[in-house]
Amino acid sequence: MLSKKAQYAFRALSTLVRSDLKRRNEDGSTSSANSDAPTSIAEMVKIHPMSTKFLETILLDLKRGGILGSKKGKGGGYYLLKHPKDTPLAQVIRILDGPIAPMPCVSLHFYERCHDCNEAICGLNRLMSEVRDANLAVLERRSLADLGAEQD
Amino acid sequence: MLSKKAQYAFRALSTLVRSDLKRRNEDGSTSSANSDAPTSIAEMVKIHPMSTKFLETILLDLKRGGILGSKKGKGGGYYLLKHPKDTPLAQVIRILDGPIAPMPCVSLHFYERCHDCNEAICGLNRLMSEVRDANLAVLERRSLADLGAEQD
DNA sequence: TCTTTTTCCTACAAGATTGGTAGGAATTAC
DNA sequence: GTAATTCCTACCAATCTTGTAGGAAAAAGA
Repeated sequence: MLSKKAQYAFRALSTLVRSDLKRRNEDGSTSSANSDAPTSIAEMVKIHPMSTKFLETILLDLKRGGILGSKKGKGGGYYLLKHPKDTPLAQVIRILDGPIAPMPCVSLHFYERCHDCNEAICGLNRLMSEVRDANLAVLERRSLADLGAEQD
Repeated sequence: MLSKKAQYAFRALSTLVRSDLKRRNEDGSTSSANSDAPTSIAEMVKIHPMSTKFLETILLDLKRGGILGSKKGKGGGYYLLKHPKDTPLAQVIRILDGPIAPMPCVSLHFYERCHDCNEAICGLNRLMSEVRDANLAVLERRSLADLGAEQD
């Protein structure tokens, strides 16, 4: 299961995506980031109610993770660094929850050897690799753009 | 990620599967359970080293979950209640770890409404349903039989 | 320059979960 | 009766989760 952190992150990101797409429509600009009209935490919380302070730490994580940019001070806030379609859901989950794979020994980004098992012939390893691939087929293909369309 | 419980469960189950398939080969019987030759916890731990007491609680869970039968006393142990191919991996995971779905609001067996979201139009709900389905496509199709073939 | 509004940073903390351990009761085979 | 097994409940330490607290730093505008 996704942590609350990841779930809140997606809600907040959906707000940023809508803001981003709206601006792109108005500007006709296709690639630059939305740094001129950042969205503040307060605005995000107004749309998707949650703890302001908790969201703050989540957005910091997303910033350190390379998904968001920010602008300090009055009129400041957060904005997407890339076009929504260029940030896969997998990236968000890895930043906030870590591995997507069901076991460390089949993880691409957080690999750890499992100590008493020969991976080459381990049935579990092979099966869990299948699960991982099935997950990634969705999570790497789907992006923030798929989040933004219609929602509460 | 799968819990240690689920990982240990799969290891122990792989031992039971091999024992089960071996007996079926010898007997030629195709459906009845392996209740005449149960495998003890001690034997399982000998093959896949782990805490005996911890495995005990895991096997109890699997028994309560309807996957295993047991026989008490000297010569006792555990055995599969059904043919390995008739126990999907999903069932094991649900017993030990709970929901397979990434969010409660898209879970088939552990559904919980998410309170401030209209599921019909929620983008996250739709995406996470896709993830769930991708997972289940593997975990409901793959069974204990796929675990037994070759392994350490 | 002062005030307000924002992000940024670190530390803390209560509660839940995880990964076990302890100790014995019940049952069965011999 | 004895040894070997499952069954049951309670407990426990460590970690993770889900936040909260309190301010520092930066930027905008008057």
